Amino acid sequence: MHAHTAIAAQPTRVLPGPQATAMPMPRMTPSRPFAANDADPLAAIAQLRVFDREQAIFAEGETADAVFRVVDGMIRLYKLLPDGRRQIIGFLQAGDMVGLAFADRYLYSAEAITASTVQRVPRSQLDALLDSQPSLARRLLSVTTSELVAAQDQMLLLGRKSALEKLASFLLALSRRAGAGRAIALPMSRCDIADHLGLTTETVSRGFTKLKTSRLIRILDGGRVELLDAGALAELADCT
Amino acid sequence: MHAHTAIAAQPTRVLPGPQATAMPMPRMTPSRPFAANDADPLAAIAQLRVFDREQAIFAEGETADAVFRVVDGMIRLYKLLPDGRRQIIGFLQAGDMVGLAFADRYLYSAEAITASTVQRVPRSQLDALLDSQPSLARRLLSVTTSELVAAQDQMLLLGRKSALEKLASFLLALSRRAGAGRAIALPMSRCDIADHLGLTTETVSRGFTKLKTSRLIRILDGGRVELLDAGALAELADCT
DNA sequence: CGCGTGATTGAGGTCGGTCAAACACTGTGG
DNA sequence: CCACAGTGTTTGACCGACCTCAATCACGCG
Repeated sequence: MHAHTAIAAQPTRVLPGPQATAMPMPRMTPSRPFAANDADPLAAIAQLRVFDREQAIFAEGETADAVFRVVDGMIRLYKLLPDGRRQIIGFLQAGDMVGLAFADRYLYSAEAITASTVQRVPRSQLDALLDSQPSLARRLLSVTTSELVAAQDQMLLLGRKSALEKLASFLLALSRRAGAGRAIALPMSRCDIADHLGLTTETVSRGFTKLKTSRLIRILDGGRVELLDAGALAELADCT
Repeated sequence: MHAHTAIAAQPTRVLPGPQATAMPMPRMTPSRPFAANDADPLAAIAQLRVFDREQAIFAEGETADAVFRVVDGMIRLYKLLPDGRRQIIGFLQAGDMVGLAFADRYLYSAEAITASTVQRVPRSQLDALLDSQPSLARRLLSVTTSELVAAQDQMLLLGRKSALEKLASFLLALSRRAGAGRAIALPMSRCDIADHLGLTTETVSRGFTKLKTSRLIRILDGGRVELLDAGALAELADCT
């Protein structure tokens, strides 16, 4: 079935932090509330780390000694059942945070899909920062809350949508995150998409060809997809 | 298919708040961090409201002008697709919070399953409280984070588990919340359970009879269920 | 008692999974 | 430049878990 193998957990190289001015700021959306002209206390204490394609960042069950924020690239978060079935909890892009579960162990695994740069903030330093800067907690609350909203949408998708509806919803969600432009990057494999939508690789592939022959999407080079009729896709996705 | 009808949105009666000493305190778990001997700033400004069985508390799309905390009873949160398909996001019990999505509109509906008592905290007052009492944000962050953890478990369930595995996981999760004692209350209907697990009423019913004939559970009076072999259920649930 | 609602059971259909083969792409070595 | 292997995607044929439709059952209530 799935292999789900990833290479060693050590980052390719660790850049010395802090380097507050060098790193790109997350976009200004409700879910990523650190605006460019806003002080970013996390950046000051974060280490920058670079991970290769398919490299593990942390694994479910490991001691959760740090939180991460994605600067560049794409990360998958997933949970496994003992027999190997995998559910991808989410795909993270620039600005997203990982590991904000205040448990002593990570409750899911994280792997880089593309070569990725992340900020790493040790848990102890985050706690200290939360003490010295109370407004940070409200920001993190806001971030976590919008993650929760996304999770609830995903529950509706997983529990109640058909294969084609799931695929349309997925493409639209990616498109909304990417912002303007009808072409979106799909660096993840069909298997990743399947494990995110509760389907199989084959069903995802059939869905893509159906959307292609219906002239709703077009496959571009480099694994990019152009949404030819976002309205029809939204109709298919049954709103959301 | 489903009816999903609920009666008027007005609470049966509104009790004058605050009445800090009269209301039961949530239990001491990581997800409900307001311990009994701990100051509870929310209780001080909350209005107590009582809702009848099957009564709506708020609906998806309404202006989100308040957050709620359940004092007693059971609440269902759900999202609907335009054609009426329903996904129950969660069942809330004493101590759980609702409406903590910092959007201007509720993103799901809430209805009382049993007669329920909830604390109602207007959004504006909550904001003020967050300003005057920064530690509250960290508590809410902790609450929201554990809701997110539960949501991720539910994604794994919805995306990757079989009908029987879903049912076993559901019963175990309820049992863990209820704490000691192998009997758990199931005030919600088979249809509610189905809409929570991404199944149909019939499949849930068949699952219950299969668990009964396998001597893993026993149905007691009053819609209560006794877990006869939690170990075997956990095995079935494929961990989690 | 008769009715209404929800739960259970049964029979049959279907969407998506499983298994398998063909295809496409990429890099590697001759 | 091609041959080839290796990996991931697509397509096909078949199957089964779950859904659909429908009848029966159980329980509470006027």
